[in-house]
Amino acid sequence: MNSKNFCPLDHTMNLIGTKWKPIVLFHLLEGPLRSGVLQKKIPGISNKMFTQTVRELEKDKLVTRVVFPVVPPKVEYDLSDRGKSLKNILLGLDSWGATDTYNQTY
Amino acid sequence: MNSKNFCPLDHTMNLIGTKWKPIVLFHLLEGPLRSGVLQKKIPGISNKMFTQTVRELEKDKLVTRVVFPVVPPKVEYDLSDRGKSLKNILLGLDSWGATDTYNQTY
DNA sequence: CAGTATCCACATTGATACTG
DNA sequence: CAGTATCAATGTGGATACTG
Repeated sequence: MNSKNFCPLDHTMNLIGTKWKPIVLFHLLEGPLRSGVLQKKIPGISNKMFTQTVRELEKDKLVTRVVFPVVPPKVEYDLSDRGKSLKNILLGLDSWGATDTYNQTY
Repeated sequence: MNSKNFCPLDHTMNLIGTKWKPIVLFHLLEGPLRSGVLQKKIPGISNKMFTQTVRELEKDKLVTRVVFPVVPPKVEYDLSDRGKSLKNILLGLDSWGATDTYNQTY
């Protein structure tokens, strides 16, 4: 939609600045997860949004998607090197949220 | 809209996870700015979105808003202590965007 | 199991015009 | 200068049903 990147921070936010992307990435920090397992770790996300989110992360080369040719289908998602380079940022966002004194469910 | 904070990271994103908020906060890292000056630092933002964004940041106690009783009107925005505590995160987002090898205007 | 396809309600945003 | 009001266009997201 918007294509003007007038500062580096904006570039970062265009990649991970949505409701679900950081959460998906965060859950992959520990290692690869099977599709259904990853989705179950994220309460509240709809099937549609989950697929859409991982698809965009894949397109942006932040996660990898591996399809195993078995029955029933098995798909694993993992962080790419580029995705792994976001680790400190994701941990920072998480720890800030954890220690923020105003933390409360609005 | 969504009120489920099932992880700290989500709490953080609910506060700054929009297109304009991080950019506004970032430009205030150097110190307080007059409304018009701040807005001019952000190409592409509409008048409406600017006002809406700073209003929400103010409501969430991330920025302060000071109205000077002069003519013509003068308003200054500044980071609150809570907002300042986001400094490392904002700098992290910015430097990641600056060094990301895939950095390119899509 | 993993994912796609629709439909549709609702939220977001930009443009324009206007106020104190 | 700083901000509000309004309208219309677009985007986003959820529910449901379906496929390989």
